[in-house]
Amino acid sequence: MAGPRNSHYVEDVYAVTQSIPPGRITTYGAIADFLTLGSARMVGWALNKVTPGDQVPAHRVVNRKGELSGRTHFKPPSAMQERLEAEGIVVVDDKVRDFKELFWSPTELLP
DNA sequence: ACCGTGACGTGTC
DNA sequence: TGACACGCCACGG
Repeated sequence: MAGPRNSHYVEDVYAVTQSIPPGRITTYGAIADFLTLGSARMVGWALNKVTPGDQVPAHRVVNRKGELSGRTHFKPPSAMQERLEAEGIVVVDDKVRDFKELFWSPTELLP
């Protein structure tokens, strides 16, 4: 089903990301599934365009293993880990500890 | 239009 | 586990 690709998917990715509670994290794939984008890469692509003024907590999005795969795109690169730690999340070797317990699913937005 | 490039993920070996 | 191939899809050259 599929419907044509939502032409506003970038805004949707921002909206979902802004819904992630502080101290929690989700994945590129979870957001892609929720928005039926068909490709998790599109989530990373969209988040790559985030600017500070957008107020989008992109640091709360990690890959399926809980790794900070997007860290190199922050300024400075250490900012992603620092922001997570500021929210109480422990990062070890570029990976979120207790990833499974801290995972937040966008489906929680549904009624 | 073709091709390479990714903040990705699943399946297989 | 871990490496790798492959599918995915928007974008730029």
